[in-house]
Amino acid sequence: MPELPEVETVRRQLGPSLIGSSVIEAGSHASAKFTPAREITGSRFTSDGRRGKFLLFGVDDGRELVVHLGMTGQLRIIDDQQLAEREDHPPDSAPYLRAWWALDDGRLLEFVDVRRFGRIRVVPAGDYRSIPTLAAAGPEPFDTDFDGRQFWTLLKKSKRKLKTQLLSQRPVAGVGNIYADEALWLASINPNATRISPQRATELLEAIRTVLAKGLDNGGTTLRDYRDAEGRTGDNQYSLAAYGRGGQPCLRCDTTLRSATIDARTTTWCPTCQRR
DNA sequence: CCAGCAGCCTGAAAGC
DNA sequence: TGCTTTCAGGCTGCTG
Repeated sequence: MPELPEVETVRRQLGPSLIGSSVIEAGSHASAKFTPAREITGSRFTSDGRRGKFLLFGVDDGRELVVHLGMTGQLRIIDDQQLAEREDHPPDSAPYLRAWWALDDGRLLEFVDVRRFGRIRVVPAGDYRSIPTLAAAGPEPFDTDFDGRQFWTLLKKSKRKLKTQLLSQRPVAGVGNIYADEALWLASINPNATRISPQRATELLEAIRTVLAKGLDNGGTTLRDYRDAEGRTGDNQYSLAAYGRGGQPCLRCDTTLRSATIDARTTTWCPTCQRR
């Protein structure tokens, strides 16, 4: 599922080439999750950004297109050549296409999402009151002003399990199930723990930065559906130490990794080096 | 305000 | 073989 490294990869590929282009026509699936896509017809893209797992595209009338990829969402640009190969088909013919924007330079921006967990909104720029998780999102993990002490302060506000807290996006933005398990493993912290020292919080933040940076370097994690803006898979799935490795040996101590459901998500950790 | 949880979705994999 | 059940999970919105 797309988390910060996957979403950031898409932004880097898509953002720069989108800026300056105008939407001349748009369409969407009938679900209210996607119909807002049509609201930027006639607008020109002026900026690209990301907050946590949300993509943010500014347009020239002071509004912002907010896209969340959900679990299986793919955002991609179809160029003139690729469109020509589709000439026998209407613009909305791609399988699982949920939204599309025809650009004034002939390209087509497409949002494809098999499971429809993704979401598209148009809001006044910076006004995220209608998107609760975005409005309440914690600091960006790579923000240079964000340190372990601040992370610890945010974690201290809740008595919930650390795994649950990471998934909530509140202490830090952009971490999902895969990178949460990876970071907790790397920092040797038990996902069920509810309290953490300032020192350990600093180590956890460092581990989060490490696993996210590695995911970015590897072009994201493709378990099944993730593709970047050019349709390619990532390579980070071959570098995972914890996620999806339940029943297999810990890469640090050889203990069999344990899996359990925490907060309705499969969580994998080493019962030896991530002892409570 | 926060915690807990159902619901949203569909293809793949597992179970029978 | 073929049908049925289970599983994957980020976020929203409701309830307590």
